[in-house]
Amino acid sequence: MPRAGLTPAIVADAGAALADEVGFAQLSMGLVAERLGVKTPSLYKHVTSQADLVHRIAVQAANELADSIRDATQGRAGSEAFTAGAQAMRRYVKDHPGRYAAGNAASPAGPDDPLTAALGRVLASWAAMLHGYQIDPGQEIHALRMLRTMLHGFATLEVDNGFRIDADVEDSFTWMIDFVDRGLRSLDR
Amino acid sequence: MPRAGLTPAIVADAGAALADEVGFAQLSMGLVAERLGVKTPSLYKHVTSQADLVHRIAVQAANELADSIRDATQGRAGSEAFTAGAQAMRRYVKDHPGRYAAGNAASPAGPDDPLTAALGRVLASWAAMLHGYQIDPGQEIHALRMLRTMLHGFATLEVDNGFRIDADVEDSFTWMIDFVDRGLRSLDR
DNA sequence: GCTTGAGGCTATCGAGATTAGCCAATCCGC
DNA sequence: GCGGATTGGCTAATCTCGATAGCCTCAAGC
Repeated sequence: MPRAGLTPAIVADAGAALADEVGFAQLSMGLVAERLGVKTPSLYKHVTSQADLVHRIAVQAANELADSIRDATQGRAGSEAFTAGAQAMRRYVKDHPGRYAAGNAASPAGPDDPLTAALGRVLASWAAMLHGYQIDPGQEIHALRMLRTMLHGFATLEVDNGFRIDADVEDSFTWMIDFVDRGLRSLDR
Repeated sequence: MPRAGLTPAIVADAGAALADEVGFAQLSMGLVAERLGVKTPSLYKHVTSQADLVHRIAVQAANELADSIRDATQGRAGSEAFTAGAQAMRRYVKDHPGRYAAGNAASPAGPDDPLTAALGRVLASWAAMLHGYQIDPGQEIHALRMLRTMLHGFATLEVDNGFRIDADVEDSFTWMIDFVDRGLRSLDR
């Protein structure tokens, strides 16, 4: 029996791809094994458990998301950076719903956990979206949480098919981003 | 062996209580059975499947949530109704995280599904929170979706322990509600 | 008190995660 | 190249949990 040449990273990649394809809830060790042309128990030579696999997918997702937002806001500032970053986040979640769900299912285990660093990068990319608004330092944390709340809330609702009315969801998103942008701009004085 | 005198409603109640206690993800048929002093297979005389149980919990949760918001906004209007409704929703989710999670896990099966009606009540109670703002009809759906996005996003993040920085989450919530209130008030013209 | 159906139970199945233990493939120093 | 050590596959088996089958009794109505 020839070896498949797996590594933890390869297993995580396959898991991430499958999560996007079949949905995070349907992800199973058996499915990942099948995708890799291997029997289920073999995966445990590279990954300690399903939770470990999910955790690795989460790290990957957080880094990819942070990269997406960084690329989108590159060279932009203020409202432009804000809208571009928001659209990038939404696009990422729509393109990779399973990965994003994995990211929400995992929690960082401590300061040395790579997930901690990856989530920190995402948080920093959101903070960067707010830089142009000259927000009073005392309100910065609130604005950041609001931003996170909206982006996360919209993403999860859209992915779960939560918007049932047939009005264009795209319009609603841009309307919401515009609403927040105006509010943030009228914050300084 | 004396009969336990179960009904679908009693099973759903036990499931809802357990979901809040141990977390929705930990909810199992065995746990519900144990709580009711019965063996697992007996539950299937009252509930067709675990999905059915979750669905019933979801209906209950949606109705309770709609009631909470209705009670909180009773006799109030405009900003006051808005903030009271938002606080009521947050309170409900904090008090009943498992039920709320069940509500998000289930989807209505059709127009006759009681869940459809219950979710409609929730939607209506959110819409009522916006009544005082004289929103342009063309923007109403967007404002409603934004409201839902924020309330849902905040609730899920808070329940999942998503806010790690130690600033007061309560403050962030009222700040966000205030932010939206001001934005909505400056919408009309 | 008899019948009958609902509601409880035991036994069992099947899926899916995980572990144990075997054995071949690769790698490393010689 | 060669031989051992290690790595990475495999089969077999365990455990948990949802779900089904089929039995058997309780209790309501005649």
